[in-house]
Amino acid sequence: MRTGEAAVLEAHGIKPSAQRVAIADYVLHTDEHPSADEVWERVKRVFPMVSRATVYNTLNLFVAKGLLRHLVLTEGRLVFDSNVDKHHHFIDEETGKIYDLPWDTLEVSRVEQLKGFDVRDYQVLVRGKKRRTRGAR
Amino acid sequence: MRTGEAAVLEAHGIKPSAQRVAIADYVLHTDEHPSADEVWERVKRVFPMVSRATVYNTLNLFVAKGLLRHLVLTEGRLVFDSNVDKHHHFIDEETGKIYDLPWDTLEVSRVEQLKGFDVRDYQVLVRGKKRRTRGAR
DNA sequence: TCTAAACTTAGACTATGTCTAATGTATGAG
DNA sequence: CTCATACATTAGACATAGTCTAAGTTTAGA
Ligand SMILES: [Mn+2]
Ligand SMILES: [Mn+2]
Ligand SMILES: [Zn+2]
Ligand SMILES: [Zn+2]
Repeated sequence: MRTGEAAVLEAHGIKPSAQRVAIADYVLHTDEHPSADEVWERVKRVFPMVSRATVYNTLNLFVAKGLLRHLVLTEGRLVFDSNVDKHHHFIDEETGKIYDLPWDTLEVSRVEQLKGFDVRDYQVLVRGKKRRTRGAR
Repeated sequence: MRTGEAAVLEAHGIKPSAQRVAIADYVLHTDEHPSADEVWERVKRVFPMVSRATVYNTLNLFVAKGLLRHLVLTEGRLVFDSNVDKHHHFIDEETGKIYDLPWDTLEVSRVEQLKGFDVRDYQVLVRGKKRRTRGAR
């Protein structure tokens, strides 16, 4: 377990129970965009007694407190994103994997001038196939 | 019922049963981005005996034949879009309603130059609140 | 130590979508 | 026209994701 995880939770007004720290320890540090049940599977490895309800409750609590965002991008899965800054997403249509695209790699023009809509937020959703990166990963 | 719906289905290699024509008659002409169960509710008004399985089968068939697209935009609902041309989407966060944004109202720069990704398709997903349009609708 | 609030748990419940087995319908060969 | 066959439809079972509930456990303060 990473040290300091409890402090992060407290700083966001969350009581750091053992279960919550174990969940945070995984979900706040991954870029895998996991679903709730994937988080549950992962957390059970180090905390076998944790219940499904606690994982769902905790993830929803983290979203409410601004530690996570949830995204609806692929069929039948609500996924959680530890990157709470503005960014875009790329979905590999073969693997289903979701990749972050930093905000300034793309630029969207005229979005603030949409007539009849008050824009609160936007992102570009790109689909395709990720190229195999030589060597690494 | 609109005339000519059966011909549209046949042109796409689909046998125009009465159920399929009734489904097409609604879903190919709405801009409401309905879910499958919403299509079922609607079609039952004019075809009370239609089964849920037939509606799901038919919608999936229409997608396979290119008459519809399905979109994953909001939690727990796969919605169907009769607009199969490239376009963006606006989601009203209060009502959940989905609005089409024509392709050329927005412009995305640098999307083809993403390093390491083969882009097949993309869209901008905008969230916010739709302003009340004076008068109409 | 005692109490109350907060948290966790197992499992029931709901909603969306798929699958299956039986029944119904269209079609064309004879 | 008859009937065999393929295709379509149906009701309901099944699968999965997510929420809710009621009971038990932990925590922290008086
Ligand atoms: Mn951390
Ligand atoms: Mn038509
Ligand atoms: Zn992300
Ligand atoms: Zn659309």
